[in-house]
Amino acid sequence: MAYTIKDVAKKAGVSIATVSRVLNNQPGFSEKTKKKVQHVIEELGYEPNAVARGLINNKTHTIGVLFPELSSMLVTDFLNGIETMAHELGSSVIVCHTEADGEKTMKYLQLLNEKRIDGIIFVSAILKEEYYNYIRKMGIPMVLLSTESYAYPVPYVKVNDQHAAYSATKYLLNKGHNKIGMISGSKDDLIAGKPRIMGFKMALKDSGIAFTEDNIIYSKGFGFQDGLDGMEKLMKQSPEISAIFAASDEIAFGALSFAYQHGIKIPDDVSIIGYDNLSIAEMAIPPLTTVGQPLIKMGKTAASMLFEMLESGNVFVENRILPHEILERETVREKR
Amino acid sequence: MAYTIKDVAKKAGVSIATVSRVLNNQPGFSEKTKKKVQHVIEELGYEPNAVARGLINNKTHTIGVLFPELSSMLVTDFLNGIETMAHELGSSVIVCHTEADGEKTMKYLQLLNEKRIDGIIFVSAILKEEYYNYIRKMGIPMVLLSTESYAYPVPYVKVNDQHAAYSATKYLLNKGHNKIGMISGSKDDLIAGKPRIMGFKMALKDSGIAFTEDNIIYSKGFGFQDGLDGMEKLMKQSPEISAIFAASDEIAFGALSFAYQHGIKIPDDVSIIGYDNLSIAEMAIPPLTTVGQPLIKMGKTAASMLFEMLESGNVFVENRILPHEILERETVREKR
DNA sequence: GTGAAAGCGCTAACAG
DNA sequence: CTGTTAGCGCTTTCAC
Repeated sequence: MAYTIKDVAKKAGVSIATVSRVLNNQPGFSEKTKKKVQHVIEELGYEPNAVARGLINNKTHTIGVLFPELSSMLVTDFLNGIETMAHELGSSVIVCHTEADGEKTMKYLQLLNEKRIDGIIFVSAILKEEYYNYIRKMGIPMVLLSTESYAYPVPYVKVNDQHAAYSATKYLLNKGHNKIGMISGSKDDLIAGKPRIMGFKMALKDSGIAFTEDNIIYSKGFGFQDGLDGMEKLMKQSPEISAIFAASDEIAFGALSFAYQHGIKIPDDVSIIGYDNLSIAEMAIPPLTTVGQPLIKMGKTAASMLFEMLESGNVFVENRILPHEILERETVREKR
Repeated sequence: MAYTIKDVAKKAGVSIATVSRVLNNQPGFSEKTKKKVQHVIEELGYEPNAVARGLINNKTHTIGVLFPELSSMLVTDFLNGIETMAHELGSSVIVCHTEADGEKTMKYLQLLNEKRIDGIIFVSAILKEEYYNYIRKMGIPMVLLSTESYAYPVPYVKVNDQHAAYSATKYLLNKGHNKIGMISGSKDDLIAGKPRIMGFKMALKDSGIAFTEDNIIYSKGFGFQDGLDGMEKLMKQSPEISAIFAASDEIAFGALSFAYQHGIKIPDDVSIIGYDNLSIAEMAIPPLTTVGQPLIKMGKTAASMLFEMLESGNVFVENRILPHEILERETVREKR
C-alpha cells in the first residue's frame, strides 16, 4: 500500500489536518511546519489519493469524450487537441467509442456518471434526446465538438459547414470550372451532410449556374468506400464534369483512387477539392487541395469551453465557429 | 446532488448494508427485499458512486495508456483495440500523450498514480529506468505494446520486427528483385529501428546477395517526411535499385510521393513494400503492398494481458508475439 | 498555528 | 435474512 496522509502526519509529528493544509496550501501553518511536512512527503514519496479527494470534493479532474468511432481519422486530431488542453488544465480524459450506437452510448454515459467525471465532450454525432436528458440529470457541463444540437441549448464548437462548402465550391468556380459535381454524405445528416450540400448549391446559384441533381451523389457516409463508389457513379452519370467537391477528405481519397484505377488524370482531367484537411491530405498523390478545419484547435477549444463552464458554474458558454481555410495543393487546376 | 445509497435505503425501508448487498449481489437478502430495493433504485434512478467504491475497494476500473504521440496513425488502431477490450472487461481508459518526453511522462505517471488506476499500457516507446521504477512502486501491472524492454521483466505484445522485415525483403526477393534498398528508421532505435534493419540484411544474406551500405538510408523517425527525404537520397545514391523496403507505411507514403513528384513510376520503375498496414495503406495510390501488423488485435491483446495480470495478481504473463502478414496490393511487381 | 472530529458514499465484518 | 458500525483517505469546520 502507498503511504497515506496519516503516515506523513505521524512521521512529521503533526496532525493530518496540518498535512492537508500544506498539501492544499490553505492558510494555517507556520513556515517551519511546512518545511517539516514537505520534507517528510519528499522522503516517503507520498502522493495524495485522488480518489479520496474526489469523494470529498465532488470533483475527479477527469472528463469523458465520446466518439462515434475511433477509426475515423478525425479523432486523432480532435483527441490530440482535447487531451493537450485538458492536461494543461489539470484533467485527464477518458475516451469512449460508442460506435454510433444508442444503447452503447447510454451505457457509456452511465459508466461516466458512476465515475463522477466533471464534464463531457460529445463528438461528431447527433445528440439524441435520451443522451441530453441523461447528461442533464448528471448535472455536469457538456460541449459538442463538430456537431450541434437544434433541439437543446448545448454549446458547440464547429466550423460553419455551409460556409466552408460554399468556399470550396467558389474556389472551384474561380478556377474557371462551371460543370461541378459533388460527392456528398447523406442529405439526411443535418450536421455534416445537408449544410455542405446547401453550401455547394448556394455557391452554384450565386454564380448563376444551374444545378442538376445529376451532379451530386449522396453517399451513406464520409468514408473511403463512399468516395470510391461515388466517383464511379458521378463519372458515369455526368461525364462532362470538370471539377468535384468531395464532402470529406476520405471521400476525396476514394475519388482519387477510382480516378487512378480508371486512368482519369487528377487534376488534368478533373479537379478535386476535399474537406477536413486530415494530416494525410498532404500525403495524397497528388497532394490534396482541401477546405481545412482546424482540427486540433477545435479539440482544444472544446476542452477550454468545458473548463470555462466548470469554473464559472454556468451551464452555457458562447458557441465557437472556427474559421475554415482553403489549402491549395495539387488536385485542382485552372480550367482552360 | 445525485442520490446516495442512504436515500435508497431510507425509501426502501431497509439498511444501507442491505442495499449494498443487492447492489453487489452478495448473499444475504430475500427475494422480496431485493425486488423492493431494485424498485426504489429504478424509481430514483440511483447509480452507485464509483469514486466511493474505488476508495474502499482500491480498484478504480480504469487503466492508463501512454502514447508517445497522438498524431501517429498507429495510435488510432491501438487505442481502438485497447478501448474495445477494456470496456468489454468493465474498465475505462485514460489516454496520455507524453510527446516522448521524459519529464512529461513522469508527470503523467504521477497523475495516474494519484488517480489510483489499476494498470498501465505503455505504447511504442522505450521504457526508461525512471519509468519502470516508478511504476513498480505504484505496484500495478503494466504491459508494453509495440515495444519491449531488455532491461526489465515487463510483458509485451509485439510483432517480431526482425522476422517481419525478413519476410518483406524475402517477398521482394521472390519477385525477382536483387537490387533492393531500404529506407529505415534510426539504427539506434533498438525496438523498431535495428531489428527491421537486421531482418532486411539477413534476408539479403540468406539469398546470397551482397549488402552495401549505399542501399540503406537511416532516417530519424518513421514519418512521411523521412520517407520523402529518404527516397530522394536513395534514388540519388543507388539508382540501380528496383525495389525498396520502407520501415513504415508512412515512410512508404513519403517514398510514393517523392516518386510521383519526380516521374518515377511505382511499381513499374521501382517496387515498394511498407510496414504496418495502416488503414490508409489501401487508400494509397497505388494501394500499398505492406507487411501488416494486426494493430487492433495487438491493442486488444495488450488489454487482455493487463486484465489477466489484474485478476491473477501475477506480475508477469507470457509475452505475445503476434503474426505479421504480407498484404499484396499494387506497389510491388515482378522484376522482368 | 494547530488538532480533534465529522463525514464524503460506500463495503465488510460483526451481531443478532 | 438484516441492521449496526467501523473504516477507506481525505477535507473542513470548530475549538483551543
